Amino acid sequence: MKARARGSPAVPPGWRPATAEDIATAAGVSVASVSRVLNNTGRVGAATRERILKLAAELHYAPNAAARSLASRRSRTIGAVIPSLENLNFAIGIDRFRKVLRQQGYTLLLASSDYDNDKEEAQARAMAAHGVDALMLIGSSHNAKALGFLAARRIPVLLTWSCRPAAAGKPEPGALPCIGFDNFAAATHATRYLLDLGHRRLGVIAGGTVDNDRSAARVGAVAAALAQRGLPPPLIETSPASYLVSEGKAALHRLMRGKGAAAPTAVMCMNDILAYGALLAAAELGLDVPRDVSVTGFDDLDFAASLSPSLTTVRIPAEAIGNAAAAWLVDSLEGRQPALPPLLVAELVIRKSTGPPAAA
Amino acid sequence: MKARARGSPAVPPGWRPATAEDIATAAGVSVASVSRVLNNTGRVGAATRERILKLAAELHYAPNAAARSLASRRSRTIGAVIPSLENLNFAIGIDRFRKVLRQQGYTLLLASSDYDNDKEEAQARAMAAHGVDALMLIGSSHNAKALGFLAARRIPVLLTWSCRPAAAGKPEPGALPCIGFDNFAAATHATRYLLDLGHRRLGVIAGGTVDNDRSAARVGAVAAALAQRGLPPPLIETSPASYLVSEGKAALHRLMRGKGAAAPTAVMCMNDILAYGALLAAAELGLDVPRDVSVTGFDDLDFAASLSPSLTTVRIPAEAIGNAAAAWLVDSLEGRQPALPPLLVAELVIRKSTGPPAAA
DNA sequence: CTGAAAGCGCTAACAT
DNA sequence: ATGTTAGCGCTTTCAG
Repeated sequence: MKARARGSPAVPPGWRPATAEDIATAAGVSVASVSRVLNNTGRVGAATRERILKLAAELHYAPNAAARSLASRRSRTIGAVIPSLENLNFAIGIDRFRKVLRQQGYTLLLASSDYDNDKEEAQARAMAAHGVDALMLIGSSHNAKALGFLAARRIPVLLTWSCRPAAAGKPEPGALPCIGFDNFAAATHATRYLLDLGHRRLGVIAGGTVDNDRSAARVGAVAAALAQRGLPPPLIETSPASYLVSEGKAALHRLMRGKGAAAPTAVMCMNDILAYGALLAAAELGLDVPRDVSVTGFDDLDFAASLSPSLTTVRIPAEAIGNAAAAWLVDSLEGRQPALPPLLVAELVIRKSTGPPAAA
Repeated sequence: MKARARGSPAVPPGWRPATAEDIATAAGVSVASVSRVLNNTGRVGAATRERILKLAAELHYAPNAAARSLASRRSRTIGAVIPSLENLNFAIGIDRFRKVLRQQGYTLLLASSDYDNDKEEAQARAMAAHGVDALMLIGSSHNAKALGFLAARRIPVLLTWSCRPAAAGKPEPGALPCIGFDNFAAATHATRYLLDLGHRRLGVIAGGTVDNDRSAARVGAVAAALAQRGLPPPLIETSPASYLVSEGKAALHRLMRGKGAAAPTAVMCMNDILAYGALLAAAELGLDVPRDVSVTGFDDLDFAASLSPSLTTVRIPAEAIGNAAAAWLVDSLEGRQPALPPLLVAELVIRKSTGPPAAA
């Protein structure tokens, strides 16, 4: 069916969208009744209800969102500002978020911050001006000004993705609600797995950690796990551009270059893209994975299982987060006072890119 | 800086966003003047203008979007419905689109259709109800009902991504404006390149082509180019789930299995993810790329250059499309009657995954 | 150049 | 159970 600008016979030329008043007039009732029926609020006789519903359908009635917002002081619109759409994991989570929202009659306003808290604040203000009923933010590190502003405007905020254990389930008073998983715990788990395999010298490849508490928590967890066992701190390579395989590649080269026996026997990458780059670099260096060096990722993107060797990585519950966040926010806005779900789990998926160090 | 729900001293507890009337009162003028100043419409004395602007800043005034829309019958909101956010190329294009829009004071309403024109129609209607001033759609194949509806509601529609040559630059009367590139031409170019290398038996791995004119055009172009030189038609493998490397992998296996000397010497994949899968499958089959089989992709995603062998692919101007589409739409809504840019170019990027067939 | 006034289409008391 | 009546905050004639 080809595109065409005109020609549908369904609608006369000088057409104006039907209003609630049109329906009221046609049905011989008041706009109040129309509003009641269409919003399922207040009692209305079964007969008139039928009539109104029928007319609404016939006239292709769709409520004017602006008028509705203005009168009700609710926009049925929810904002989300995420670091970047180019991170597939966020894209997947947001897609679920939007779908659940729409099923409940809400619309998503989306913005991205490029991993910059100041931009995030600007976006949050723009969303406030657009009258969002609530806002979803990624992570737990945000500008105090932004949060203060949102609180003052009484705009509910839900943090997602990364939670400290205490913030999920039942947040301590004064803290913002959060739905997500514990990045620190997940990275700790992965680190211990490597340590239990016999590794002693670990390398870390991370994206920026500045306005990124997820990444910061993960890197911190590795260091902490190592320290706890009295091992030397990890060799850390960070690069601001976190989602380029070329960055992962370059970082592994830096990590191994001229280190000789001091080179790490395992390298933990803070996302799968970087891990992929690392795998590529290992091949270039003639290093066998996992014999010469083990590599882990984070995210479990589609391709992780297909790499060779297949990638050991931490699976992030992006869809679950999107679903739960949308559901909770809507329930919350509708006054149902939903309980915050417990911390979600990020599961370590063990595949072929990790093994005991050759020397062990 | 840690999250906290309260505590910013900047805003008193029982605070209500400032309205135009607040400013008017404070400045000792009427709301009409305030509106005029804030919208740069109608003449206002320099002195009062100053005063109003100053007050607006002090009171952190932000116009109420709903009221503005209701009164002006323009929402300064633009909708976009794309097939899927999980396609990185769309994510990149949309991100640019949104950024340009925001710079111009417009807000993006985003939805996805899962490559299903009926869902697209539903989303378009939802956007209409939300009062979008214009709508951006991907590709040139859409439900007539949806298009008719949009035309009846006088909602300007801009097609993007894929254009037939005639639709860009200056569309023929009655056709919708389009900003994008010519998929048919791009695929034709890639096919001829392979043919010139000496290939005679081509394979094609494509995602779904049902509500996807981009994919359909590409596949059609391959067949046409082959026919034009009197060669046998391509072996085509399509799979509905187009963005999984596992699909690409399976498809290449099907393409080569038991074909012997009749197996294609070159396989064209309609996106880089599928191409990546194909490369993986080739390795599994012990096939050398490009000696035993050449592989091409489409998109030129970040990783394409890093694969081994690096991938020959068609670079899609996603960012340029996003930029141009937003700019044109805004100019158009503001009555500036912008000219439609000429067809954009999708460039063939030749790398190492293609070469002459072994037999040649 | 500026103010007054009339809505935009809908919701939400308050009546009946 | 249904109608009446006010606005929501802003833009926009139309006067002055």
